[in-house]
Amino acid sequence: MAEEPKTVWDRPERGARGPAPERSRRELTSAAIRLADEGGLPAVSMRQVAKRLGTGPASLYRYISTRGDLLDLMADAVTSEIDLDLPSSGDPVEDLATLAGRQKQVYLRHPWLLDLPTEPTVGPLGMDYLERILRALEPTSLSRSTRLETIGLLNGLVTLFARTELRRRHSSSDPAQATMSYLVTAATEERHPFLTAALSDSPGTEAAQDTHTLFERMVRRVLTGLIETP
Amino acid sequence: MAEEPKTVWDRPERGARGPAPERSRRELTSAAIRLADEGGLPAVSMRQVAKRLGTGPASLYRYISTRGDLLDLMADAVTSEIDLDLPSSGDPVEDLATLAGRQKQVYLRHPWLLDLPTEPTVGPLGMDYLERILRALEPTSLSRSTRLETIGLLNGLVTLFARTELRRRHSSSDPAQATMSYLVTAATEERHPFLTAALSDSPGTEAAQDTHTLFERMVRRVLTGLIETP
DNA sequence: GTAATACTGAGAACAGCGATCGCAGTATTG
DNA sequence: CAATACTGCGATCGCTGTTCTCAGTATTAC
Repeated sequence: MAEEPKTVWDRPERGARGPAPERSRRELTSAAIRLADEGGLPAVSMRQVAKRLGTGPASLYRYISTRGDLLDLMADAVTSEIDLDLPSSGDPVEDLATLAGRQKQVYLRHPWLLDLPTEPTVGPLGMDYLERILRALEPTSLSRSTRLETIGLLNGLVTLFARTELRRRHSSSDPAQATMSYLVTAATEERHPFLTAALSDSPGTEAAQDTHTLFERMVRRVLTGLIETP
Repeated sequence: MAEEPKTVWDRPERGARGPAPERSRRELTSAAIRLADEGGLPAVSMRQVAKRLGTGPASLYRYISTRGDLLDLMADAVTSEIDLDLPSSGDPVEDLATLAGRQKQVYLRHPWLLDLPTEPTVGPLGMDYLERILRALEPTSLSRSTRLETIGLLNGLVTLFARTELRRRHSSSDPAQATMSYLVTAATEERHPFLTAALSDSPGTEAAQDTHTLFERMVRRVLTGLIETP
């Protein structure tokens, strides 16, 4: 009943018999990441990656068995950018908030992470990150399963705030801007009084809450809520 | 400097001159939704939709100008499934929690909503939903811009929990299952002690927190946190 | 030392995708 | 009744991920 391996990391990078491969998963991955940083996820096509490496699309399938594999590799690779060292404060909330903040920075640096089809498969480096978070959660009295769910929630908050932060960053070329202009014209005074009121304020005039501050506040609040109440 | 309209709803459904269209945006939309409910977002291709309607792919472009338009229409259409009537409790937190819960149900009924490329453009029905939430937020002292951000946060929480709820629902055919089995084999005792410990518990054995309860708790906590502190 | 084996690289090709063009047909306008 | 502005849609373009196939090469076994 042994099934074939499902993740990239279950499959060996290369066999032992034939000629040495001219490239490596690492090279594919970094080329793909560079492409994604420049042109977003759509730029990461087999042909584009192959061109970057000076080879043909078919050759890539010697290293990975599907495009999804490549995306998994990319997601795991950038996880290494998260610095896992932190002063052992002993306060889980503080530690987790710090780690989450660093993770958010990675998302800001690689916005395509937000466009990944599904939550990416956890790879070796993601495992180290997971491990670090679980260590930070150790002083708590949370059940093991709840800890995993807490991590999921934390992750979700990170992506959530990363998304709004990115949206605000270049709100000029934002596709949401189209929605906004549509809303302004389509919201009728009598049918949508509150909406028209909310839209009437020129955005940014009113001191908009600093997103990162809000993020830290939210993370701490959620975490303390989760940790202190059983 | 007037630019051409950006959203579907800015474009007229049909002109006044020629023969009456044999189909309507409504028909396209419901056909697409049915396809998505059955086979997920990938099943919603121009060709498939066209086949459903007994026509050719090219014909669809008489009603919409891009596939994205269709997705926008779909997202807006299912918004109508959210019941906006609720006993005017006057308590913003309670009202919002109820509305968010109903929105989550819609996500559970149409899982493809979670796979939509970007946050969908708000359409007419989405506007009604927005309006309703803003009305619920009226008693608060939040600034107008903060209200919009609160809605974004609330939306994010909904998608977050909908995602985990769906994941748990059919955890058998879950792609994350592959990750799990990989994690179990790859987590080494000395390098990932906490991870191996967390994974050693058979999932579900320990009374897993009811997700919906956790959702309601989280929503209330976040909302009170946002509303009570300026 | 040679034959068998197991691998690598890559050109060609396939099915499916979103989208466009151009043309025949039709209802409305002036 | 002609001019106009629309609709339906077959053909087609360029793109995508992926597979087939086969020549070439390094390793292993005898």
